[in-house]
Amino acid sequence: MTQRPSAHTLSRRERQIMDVLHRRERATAAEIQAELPEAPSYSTVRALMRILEQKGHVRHHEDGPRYVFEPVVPRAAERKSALKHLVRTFFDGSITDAVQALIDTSDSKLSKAELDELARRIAAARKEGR
Amino acid sequence: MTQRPSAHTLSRRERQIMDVLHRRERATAAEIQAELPEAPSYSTVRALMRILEQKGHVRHHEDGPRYVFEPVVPRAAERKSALKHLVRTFFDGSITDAVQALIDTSDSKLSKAELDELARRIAAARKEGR
DNA sequence: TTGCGCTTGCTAATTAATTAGCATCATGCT
DNA sequence: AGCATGATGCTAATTAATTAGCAAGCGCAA
Repeated sequence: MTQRPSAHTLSRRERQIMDVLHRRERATAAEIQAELPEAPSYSTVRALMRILEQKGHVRHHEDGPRYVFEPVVPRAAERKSALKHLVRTFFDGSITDAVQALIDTSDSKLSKAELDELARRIAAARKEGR
Repeated sequence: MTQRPSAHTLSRRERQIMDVLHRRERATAAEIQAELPEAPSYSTVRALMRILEQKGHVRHHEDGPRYVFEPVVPRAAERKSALKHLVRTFFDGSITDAVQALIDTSDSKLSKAELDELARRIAAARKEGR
């Protein structure tokens, strides 16, 4: 297993599938098919799942007659590296800039309550941090 | 050109190249090659650039003897949709959760000054928002 | 029990992506 | 002027990815 399960080595379809899996945490082949853009045949999806499993990106357990797939790398870990990559790619590594963008890029502007919540969390971070 | 330049239709190498371009804003083929993982030959990179250009993801201008490439979609726009996709995929659409993760996932913990700055920006958003 | 519906595994073929070689052209130095 | 350097465009070949068909097994309903 010299395979590092990095997002950057995934092919187009594989990445689309991993996106679905990360979004839903777990899914059957049929559910994945339903969410894929330009969805291929069910048979194709299953073939891809087998490949992803063989590459170590995905595992499954059986739920009655069918397979339920899930990412090997847990959501929290994957999300962390996704954020890191995004900050590096689009914000020159500046976390504050990324937060700023999150705040005012939102289609649905953040509500006052949400902003309050954020302020609270930042205060908490400030307190514990240093 | 019924081609929508979405990140989700890019192949593996194409995506890697677009990442470099978004990070650097603009780059020559040689510079891109230098930053690609498992870098292929220079000739290969140029072939890919031609494809990306033909697909409408990239354009170039000449700088003396060489081409300087840049993304067609400007950084600010691309970053916006990248954030949106990430929030949807990993945070169930919750912007505040994403911000939270940014704050405490940072390898280099945010400094007090940075937290202050964030608090200030949030206050500003709160004021203008509503 | 027997058959229907839905599943899986395997396999093979097509299509897309990736790769590098080669000829050519411009630039700038000697 | 002539030549070396380093760029481009084009082309062709290999490798990877994507696709779907088909045989077979399991469980549930009639």
